[in-house]
Amino acid sequence: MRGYGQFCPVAQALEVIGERWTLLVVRELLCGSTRFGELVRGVPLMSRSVLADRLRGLESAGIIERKARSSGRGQSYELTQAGRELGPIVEGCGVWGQRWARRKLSVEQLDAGLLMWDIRRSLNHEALPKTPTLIEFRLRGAGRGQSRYWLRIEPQEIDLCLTHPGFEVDLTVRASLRELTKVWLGDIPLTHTLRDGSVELDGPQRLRRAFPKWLKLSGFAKVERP
Amino acid sequence: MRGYGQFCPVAQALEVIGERWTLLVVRELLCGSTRFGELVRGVPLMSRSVLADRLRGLESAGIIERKARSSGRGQSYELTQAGRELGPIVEGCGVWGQRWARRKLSVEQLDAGLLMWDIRRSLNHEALPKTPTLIEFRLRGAGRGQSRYWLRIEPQEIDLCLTHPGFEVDLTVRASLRELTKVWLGDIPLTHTLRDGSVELDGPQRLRRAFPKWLKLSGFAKVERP
DNA sequence: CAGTATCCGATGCGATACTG
DNA sequence: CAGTATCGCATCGGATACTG
Repeated sequence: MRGYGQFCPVAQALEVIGERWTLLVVRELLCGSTRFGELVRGVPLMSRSVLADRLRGLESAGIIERKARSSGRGQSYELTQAGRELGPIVEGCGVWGQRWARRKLSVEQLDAGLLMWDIRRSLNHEALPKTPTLIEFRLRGAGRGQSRYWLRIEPQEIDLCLTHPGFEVDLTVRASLRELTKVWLGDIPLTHTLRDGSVELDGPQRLRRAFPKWLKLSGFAKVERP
Repeated sequence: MRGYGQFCPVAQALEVIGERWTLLVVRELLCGSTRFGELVRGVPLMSRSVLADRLRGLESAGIIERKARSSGRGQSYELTQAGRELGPIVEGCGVWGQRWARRKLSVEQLDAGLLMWDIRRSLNHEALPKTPTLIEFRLRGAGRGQSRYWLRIEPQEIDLCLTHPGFEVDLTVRASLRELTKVWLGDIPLTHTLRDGSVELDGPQRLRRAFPKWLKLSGFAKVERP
């Protein structure tokens, strides 16, 4: 039996959004992802077939619409009004999770690619350097092939690169993946890690000074802990 | 693989509360149920073994505490602070469900026992008669053995009876299960159904007049529809 | 790249029976 | 009443391969 067989609106909502993975897909869409590949990247452990299945479910529930993309192949997935109104629920889950579900940050939870993607997504554009700048991240304790990332900052574009783009690095950020994740989540203040050296910056003072300005943390970093 | 393997607080919350049935159990607890049997009644299609399993999960997640009950056997399940803070999420699901997930009210969703239990639970105590009163509900279209209920109203106690308590009925409420459910959910105004006769009251004018006062509807009945 | 189709193993969960 | 133990099937979902 699929559903809950209840007329209660809570049960009816959960029949639609309560399935495994579904709300994480919605979270990705709320964060701005629109393409299949972006969703795969944002929810790495979900298989593509399950993602396709969930997208069908979300569409038939009226939460997303597929639209043909003007450029390139494939579709664009966009939240409908019903989908956007799931925002407060996702937000509520995040706040609750930050307060009550963060007992341990296990090794399996750490994911350099995800962290860098989050960082890239939420950069404070106003504070970024106005001239082309290359920033390298070196992460200790990340899996093989996951320890180096480059943020290529151009006036109108920001790229996260997995291979060295070729030109000169202006600022290097060194940290353990675990520490940087904790900073991102608001568990440790960035200023603290800069002072004790667990996050090191290497480059001209101008960029070192600006770094804390353009690195925005997780939207839940400031949630008050119990 | 059990979890989502992500450090994102949303994912971490969903690892705990995202499992099938779990949030419905929390909803019941938020509504005031504390005993195993009450939970079984509130979530009828969930098997007892799964309920026991979910209760273990909720306990180890710090969302509920089991306490020995002073009177009688068995335990009492009570929400912790973490559990009570799930209120906004459950509420959010209900609101969203009321707005977007109520396409059809299928026959399987109708459940006279659940509806009567909800009605009993949310009666407006102030407006109830101060003298002992017996109210009979006769529901058309309910399954066998589900078509008659009695609310026994005493100054300090309200009982929902499945068999006639033996003494005289003061007010009879006749309606189809579907109509009464729609009224409960806010889909039709009660006044409307009283006027067109789809909900009939039989008894002294005093009680007929008071009926709409003490019948409180679902907490989501007044949610604005899109 | 953006998915779809198929397969098969794990497990979730409902049914039933049992206990104090 | 308040659960627990066991079993067996359905389905979920991950892996792999395939298509336009």
